[in-house]
Amino acid sequence: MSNRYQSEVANGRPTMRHVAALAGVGIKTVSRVMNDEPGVSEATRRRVLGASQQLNYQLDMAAGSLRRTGRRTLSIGLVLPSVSNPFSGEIHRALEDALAARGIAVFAASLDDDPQREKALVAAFLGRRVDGLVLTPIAKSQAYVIPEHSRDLPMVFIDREPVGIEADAVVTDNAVGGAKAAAHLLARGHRKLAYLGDRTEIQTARERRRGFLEELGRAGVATSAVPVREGLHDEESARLAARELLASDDPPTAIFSSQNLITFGVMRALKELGANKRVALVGFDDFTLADMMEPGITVIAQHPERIGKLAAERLLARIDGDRTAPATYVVPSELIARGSGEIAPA
Amino acid sequence: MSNRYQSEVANGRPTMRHVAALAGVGIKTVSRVMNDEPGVSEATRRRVLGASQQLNYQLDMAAGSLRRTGRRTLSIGLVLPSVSNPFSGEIHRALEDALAARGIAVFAASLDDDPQREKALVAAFLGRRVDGLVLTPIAKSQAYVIPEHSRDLPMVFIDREPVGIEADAVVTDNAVGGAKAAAHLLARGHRKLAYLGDRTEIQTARERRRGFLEELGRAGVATSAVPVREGLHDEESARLAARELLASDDPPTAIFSSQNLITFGVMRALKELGANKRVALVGFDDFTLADMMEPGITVIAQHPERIGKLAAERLLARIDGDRTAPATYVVPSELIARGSGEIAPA
DNA sequence: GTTGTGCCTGACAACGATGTCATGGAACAT
DNA sequence: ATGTTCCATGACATCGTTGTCAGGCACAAC
Repeated sequence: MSNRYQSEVANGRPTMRHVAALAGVGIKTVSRVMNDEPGVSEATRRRVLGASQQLNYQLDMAAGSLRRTGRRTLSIGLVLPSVSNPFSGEIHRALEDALAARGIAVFAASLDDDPQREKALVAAFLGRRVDGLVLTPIAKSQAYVIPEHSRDLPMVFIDREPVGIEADAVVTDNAVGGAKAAAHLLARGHRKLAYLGDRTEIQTARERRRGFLEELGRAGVATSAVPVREGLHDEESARLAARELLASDDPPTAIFSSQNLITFGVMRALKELGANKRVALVGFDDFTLADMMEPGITVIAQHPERIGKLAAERLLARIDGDRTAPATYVVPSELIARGSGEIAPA
Repeated sequence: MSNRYQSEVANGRPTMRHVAALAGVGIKTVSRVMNDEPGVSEATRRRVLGASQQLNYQLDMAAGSLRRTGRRTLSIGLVLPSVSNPFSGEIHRALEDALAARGIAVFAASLDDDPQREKALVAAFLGRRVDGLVLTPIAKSQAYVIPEHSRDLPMVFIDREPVGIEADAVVTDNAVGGAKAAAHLLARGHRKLAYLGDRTEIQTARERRRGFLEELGRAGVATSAVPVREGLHDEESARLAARELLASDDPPTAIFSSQNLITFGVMRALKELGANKRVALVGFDDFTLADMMEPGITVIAQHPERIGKLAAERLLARIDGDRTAPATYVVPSELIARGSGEIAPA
């Protein structure tokens, strides 16, 4: 054998040595060809390419990034409430599209409202040496990532702003959205409004409530008299809360629900009581078939695709060395009128 | 300095050498502690743990897997139609849950019906040396992964069976589901049924149509006279096809739609024509709020969470060395009656 | 006192690639 | 003919870790 290296590819994957042996060149030359580096004659390049195809060779990124300057792995970590949540799915998709253009792959994982999991997932991604992180924070504080962040690990928070650390964030204008809902209902003449919301630990829920109530206050509605039902975490609890509210002595003529599942619960309660065409409803978050309901459901829509895209842009900028001060980017919400929010009080 | 190694952690991440230096031990001992290997005294273990926490050290999985026997990276690749598609999201979530227990992270990516992208994504994952792949095939043939598969890379196909390669697959009983829809409508007395379906290149769409038509044939309905509208790829085209069908001389009294978006289009057409309580409808795929429609929509539901779970189990079994012959696993669909499918012919 | 048996421990090579640098030859100038 | 420059190329160290193996120490047995 004239080959400098063992040429058998026993069973495992071929390595650069195998390709080099077959092409009759040194491994560094193979490396040059595989990475499109200059300084290889056309004839050699072709021989190497031929050998690599014949062996079905594929570059090992992990091994490469070990030595490469900057140590890029071309992968990032994405921590979402749940990958099965449509809102998260849209964000994920937008991120993927923006990053795929740069050859960056995405590790995605679900939090499930568990602060412990947040830390575990971050650790798991750090151990895989991702080039950056996009996180939906849920833990009380994100101070635990300060060491990594100060080591220049790019990091962008989405949906909620982080606590205990200064970092980029991309969020919806939740308070403004809540205020829009209030203004919209007030404009139809409603004075007896109610708020149904998620658990108060959730920052976005608090913001939506604040915006809603402040707008009512500005309009001269006594906010202390506005029924506020919180701590609702699923459709069923929202349905029950709505039923109770509507059965009271002085029921509201309009309801603002702070989130998808809560909106569903309210819709169900209204339908059960035959009040769906009588009581106004504005829900935060858009959803499929909202226009097919009877009446169509008026919503404050978020723009997950814009959030994802913006988060990707910020992350890439940081990866590319942007050292400007961290900032929070706000994506405006949008009121979509479909009928339920345009019902006037009796 | 009494340290054997340089102890400064300049700017980058600390490595085992830094921890070893601080703890006053060899790097191999640090490795033992970090990997919970036996053969380290309690006192040493504590010293190492202390040093690693002080430096905020984290094991580099990529570097480790380079040398580790078996070369496990504890990550897998998941190729889906789109991460923003709720059906895919459910599968993703079920997979994640099953794999997280083993510390396996998931790279997820979207195909977007692009056969080229399928190959590119697989290549991208292979380059990252994933321990396995879960794929929704879209390309005409999956023969291109044969080299990897025969090198023992675990691989499970979901939703559709692969072509040109023998590998595990987890699919819904599409034909049976189509037949169930037909039987359900026939039992209500319908004889004039119509089929609205997706593009015929899609295997699952063909299966659903086949099951539907075969069942009609068994019941003595002249299948050649059954209107079949195919190649529908979105809500709008389905809506138009349904309108056209319903406006014909001899309109169907029942419709079977082969997929989510098509069902939405049909629902819209029926509502526009005021026929939603007169014409029966059974749709393939369940969806949120189906029970809130007027009438509720009867569907043949798939079980994405079971598909995901089963795919994860098969993948883990292969990763653990299962060498039995590849098989196709079928997850049964389920008819959920909600009203639209129980409408009798006029 | 010698030998054996464990248990801890660390030196060293190796994993598959890339960065650095030296080398050899062709092409060109003198 | 000699010196200079440039290009293509490969030897070698190295990235951060794990596998192998040998050494050292304590303790028990002879």
